[in-house]
Amino acid sequence: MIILDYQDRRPIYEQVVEKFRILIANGALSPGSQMPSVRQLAMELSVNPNTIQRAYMELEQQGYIYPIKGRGNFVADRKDIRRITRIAYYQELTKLVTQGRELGVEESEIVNIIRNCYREAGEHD
Amino acid sequence: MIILDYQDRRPIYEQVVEKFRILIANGALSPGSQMPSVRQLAMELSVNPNTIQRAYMELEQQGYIYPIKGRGNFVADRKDIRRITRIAYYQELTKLVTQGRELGVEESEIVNIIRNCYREAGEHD
Amino acid sequence: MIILDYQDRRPIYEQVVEKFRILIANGALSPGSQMPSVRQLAMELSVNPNTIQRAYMELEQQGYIYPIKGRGNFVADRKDIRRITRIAYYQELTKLVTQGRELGVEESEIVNIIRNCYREAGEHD
Amino acid sequence: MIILDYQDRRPIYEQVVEKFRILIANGALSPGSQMPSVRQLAMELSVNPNTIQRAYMELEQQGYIYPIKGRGNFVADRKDIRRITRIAYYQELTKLVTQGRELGVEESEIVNIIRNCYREAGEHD
DNA sequence: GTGGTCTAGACCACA
DNA sequence: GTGGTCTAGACCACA
Repeated sequence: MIILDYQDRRPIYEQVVEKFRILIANGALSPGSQMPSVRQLAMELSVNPNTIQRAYMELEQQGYIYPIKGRGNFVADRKDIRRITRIAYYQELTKLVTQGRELGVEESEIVNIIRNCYREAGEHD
Repeated sequence: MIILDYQDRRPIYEQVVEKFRILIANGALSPGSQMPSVRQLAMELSVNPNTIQRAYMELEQQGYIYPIKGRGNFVADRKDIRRITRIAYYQELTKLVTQGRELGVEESEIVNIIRNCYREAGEHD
Repeated sequence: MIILDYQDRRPIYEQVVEKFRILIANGALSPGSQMPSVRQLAMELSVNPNTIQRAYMELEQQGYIYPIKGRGNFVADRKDIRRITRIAYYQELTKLVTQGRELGVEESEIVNIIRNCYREAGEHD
Repeated sequence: MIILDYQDRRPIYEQVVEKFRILIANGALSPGSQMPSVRQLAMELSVNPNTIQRAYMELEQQGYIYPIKGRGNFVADRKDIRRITRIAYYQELTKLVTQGRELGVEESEIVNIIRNCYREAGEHD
């Protein structure tokens, strides 16, 4: 379900968070469905259960999942997911674009980069 | 000249690097001019000289400054700065846009965000 | 595993880097295997952990090792190692040969020196 | 006569030594001729006289120049120059080639690199 | 004066 | 357990 990249310099729990954010945001994990249990996922990834615990905590705080006592963790509702995803993404992008302005990068250059990303990705599909 | 944000969870040296990257990239520190000395800046920021040393090491590796033995550190040439700044920015933006795609954000939405950033900033000018 | 030469005028961390570059490049440390921990190596060499930390930072930047947060440092992949080793060696050699030209050393002399090195080494094997 | 490269990370005195080694070794400064005075050269290069003093000390130790009390420094005899140049160069090259062997670089590869250096340089002449 | 290296030792994040 | 950051302060090379 998830593959870790040990060359990645980020902490493992952060990678786990990011992978699930994507799986949840693009619908690969449907709203309301159950998340893999902490122990099971830890075993699959050969990782310390604390690490998965930490990742789930983060996902819960960000609103992607919610726990039910004694039953496990579940994917949040579609609307909530969409909302938080957009807000978080909007903030990050705004920050980076503002930074670009400070560095003297022109609007047209940035737009070009984006169009390229989408065009290239489209070709792979 | 520089203000540290102690709320910021990033290490101090990284904050210093980022501040100087902006000051250098947008021309506030002109090419060829001398950087504040390690010791002096350390005192101004009430920080250990080693921490500034580390920041300068990073800036040197990234190509923003170069040291002259026994004299101090100096801001790199205009062309070099422009080149490395663009490359770094391009990479960061590409990464974020790719992430956006994975999260299901549409191209047009992203372009809109950018246009907004520039429009708002333009109004402040 | 590693012996420091205190007569050597180079800084300790640089010696450590060089020793490991050789151990890694010639396969004495196999790709993917774990590096000695910072603290342990520091103790073995009777050196401050910061010094080893610095050496590992350098090795990481050069691509010989990569860190996994909370686990330790690991030797890079075989292909990466081969690539960076060749590039670094090529650059050093080119510099020295160019210097030889400037000093008036003839091409044939240099080639002779090399053949000698390999012949002598071959006899030892 | 000499141009310093402030981007060069080596200390200035070392650059001065290297430049003169080349000028002397390839005959641009003829044996027995007088070296520029410490003060004059320091002024020309906008450099501290101590720095030039240090460079001349080094050149003297290596045998490229010799001082005459009250008159200045002079370029050594042709034979001496040739001898010391070859010995020093031979040692450096041998070390690097040996290192190459340790890293698994083949004899033919090294010879190729050398031939390339000379061919390219020949084209510039 | 300048930066570069190093020690001794603390404290934090991550697994 | 692992590495990463930081302080306080010494000592060295270079200009």
